[in-house]
Amino acid sequence: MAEVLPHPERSEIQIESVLQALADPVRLRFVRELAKLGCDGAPCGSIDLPVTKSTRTHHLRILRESGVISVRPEGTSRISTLRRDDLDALYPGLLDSILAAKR
Amino acid sequence: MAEVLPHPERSEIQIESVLQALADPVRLRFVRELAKLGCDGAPCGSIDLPVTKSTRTHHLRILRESGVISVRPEGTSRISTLRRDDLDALYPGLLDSILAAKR
DNA sequence: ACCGTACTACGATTGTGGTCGAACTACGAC
DNA sequence: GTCGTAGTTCGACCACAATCGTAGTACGGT
Repeated sequence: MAEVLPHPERSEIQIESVLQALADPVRLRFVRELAKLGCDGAPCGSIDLPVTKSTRTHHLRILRESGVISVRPEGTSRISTLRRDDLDALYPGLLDSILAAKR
Repeated sequence: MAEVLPHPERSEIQIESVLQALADPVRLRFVRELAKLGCDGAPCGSIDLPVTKSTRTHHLRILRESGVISVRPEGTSRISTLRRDDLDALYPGLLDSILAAKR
């Protein structure tokens, strides 16, 4: 499926990109679902989004390249996990406050 | 200059709109400058942005309508203030973490 | 080997957001 | 009153982002 999926290092993560990534309703929804599922992550396809597969791939890429999630291949599927530790270290309280917001 | 400038009530502020508002580099910069100036606010024109007046008006509107800042007329000028209390109440830690981010 | 599943890549379309310039309004000073 | 300053509004333009469909790749099973 793929060679290597590039992820930014913690030090390369930029607040602007993170905000940009979280500002889209589809991506925000995905992140919320991810957070609800706990820390072990979930296959991309298991979270249903109101978009087609190719659009989902697009959004996952934005989230991955901004440093919000990390994606690892697992068989024919891919597991997405929230980069909680990195985000909490860089922007303590950011993720929590966003996830805690009722809507 | 203007009748009333509509601001959302605290209960009407939505996290999506806030993130959307903060996701733009020009607006983020404006918010940072505002925060640096303290809580008494500043006239819109006193914060220089690399855009024209009309673009600035546009950005201020986004920030105001999303609930990030409040704007009150003062003579021929307008004073913008960060809605810190509202944002802190709704999303504790959000603003702090964003403002604390080095870049 | 073949097939199905899971996802990616590419190209095209469409919509939206940021930008500007020009014209307009409101206020204060003179 | 006139003038200048500070912002707004409108229309247009341009760039980018979201969306989709189609075609392609990778992996696991049979």
